[in-house]
Amino acid sequence: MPRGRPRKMDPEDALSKALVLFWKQGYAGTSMNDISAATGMAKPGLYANFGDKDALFIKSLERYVAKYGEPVHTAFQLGTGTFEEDLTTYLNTLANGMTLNDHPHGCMCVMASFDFGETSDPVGVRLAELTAKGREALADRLQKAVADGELRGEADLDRLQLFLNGQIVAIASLARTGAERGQLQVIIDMAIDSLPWSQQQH
Amino acid sequence: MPRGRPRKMDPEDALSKALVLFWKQGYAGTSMNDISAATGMAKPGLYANFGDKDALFIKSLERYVAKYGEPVHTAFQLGTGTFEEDLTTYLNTLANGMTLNDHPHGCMCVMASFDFGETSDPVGVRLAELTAKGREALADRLQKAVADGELRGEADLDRLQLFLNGQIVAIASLARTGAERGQLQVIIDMAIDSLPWSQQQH
DNA sequence: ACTTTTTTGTACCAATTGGTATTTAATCAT
DNA sequence: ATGATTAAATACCAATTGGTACAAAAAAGT
Repeated sequence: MPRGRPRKMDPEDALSKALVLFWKQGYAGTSMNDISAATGMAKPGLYANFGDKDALFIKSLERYVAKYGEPVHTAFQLGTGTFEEDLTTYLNTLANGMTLNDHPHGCMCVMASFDFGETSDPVGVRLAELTAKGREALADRLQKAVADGELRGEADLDRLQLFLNGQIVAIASLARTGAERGQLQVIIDMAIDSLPWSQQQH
Repeated sequence: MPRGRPRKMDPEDALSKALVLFWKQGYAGTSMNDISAATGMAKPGLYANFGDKDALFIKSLERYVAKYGEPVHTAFQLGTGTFEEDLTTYLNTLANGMTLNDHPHGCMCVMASFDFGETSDPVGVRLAELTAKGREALADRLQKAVADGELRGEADLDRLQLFLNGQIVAIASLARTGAERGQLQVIIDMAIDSLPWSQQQH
């Protein structure tokens, strides 16, 4: 249908492959030549479709979040069962995704935050926006749990959010460095056990 | 005393500065030119004193562990007080060191494990050796705590070790990405609270 | 058949990468 | 003073970095 020479490489497919490379090797460890070789798209094509390396990295992050983060976060945020069920599903789903063998282990956002966490350049800013949504989902679901009487009334939600966010970061980091799925399960189980459940619930 | 031209730059000082650069920017993000500029030691001097980039990175890791890790780990491993006291001191000392403002935040080993965790090249091998000691210290102190009756007898030490190691990784990762000291304290307090203390101890 | 339009592919750019050969400078021993 | 010895400094190397100009190719419209 379009007018000119047909594209042999779907930019969406190329972005998926670029994403995986960045995920595996990090920003500094991945060159545009690497990406060109992995995607089969020559460098001028990469720059025409995605912009410079920073823009491509940001697009990769956005795609990563949309594909691997957003669905899990929003499912948890909405909440279909008890808080204990939802949280268990949430953490297990995250841990599963981070140890799957058909893509790199760990979380690309956690990795990227190591490189761009405290910087104020466009990548760091966008990354902060993208990761904020996950914490919002956690905060919302926690609030609902207290409203539903599943957590003890005196529970400090800010503290619980920080703690659980820490567990997720731990899971991501350990998965990245080769931890077995079973080791992540220990953290999940102990973290859930340690929450201030109301008496009748747990 | 030595025979030839006096060195203007103490290699130990240069290594300290290289360490900080690697700590701040990571392996791939730090060039030998960066290090040369930061240390004031020209590149031939760096290569003569430390070998190639990998060797310099390994020496930086070793120095990092010797300076910031080993003392804290062994103090904890030996244990001077109750397990709760020692663990509290241990985690607080780690969190303090990782949020100090006179050097980069977070743990250089955790960062390096992101880059070399699953690789089998010399850097990855050495890193695995260096980080193993910290886990050993934790395992030893946990074992002593059970022997002393401070943790409930049915406690699964392997699980506790994995969990606490996860908390340390979380603290390191969050510190790296700019978390405040107080946010780390929440994780420390909740983690300690969640341990299976024997009744009379806690 | 011949433009137009769009995308490819090759070749290239200046700058930087990890790493080194070589010269020069500064000390000690004689 | 003169070598010997050690380190510093400059300059350089091939390879790779992020990024681009430009020509060839492949389709649609006329």
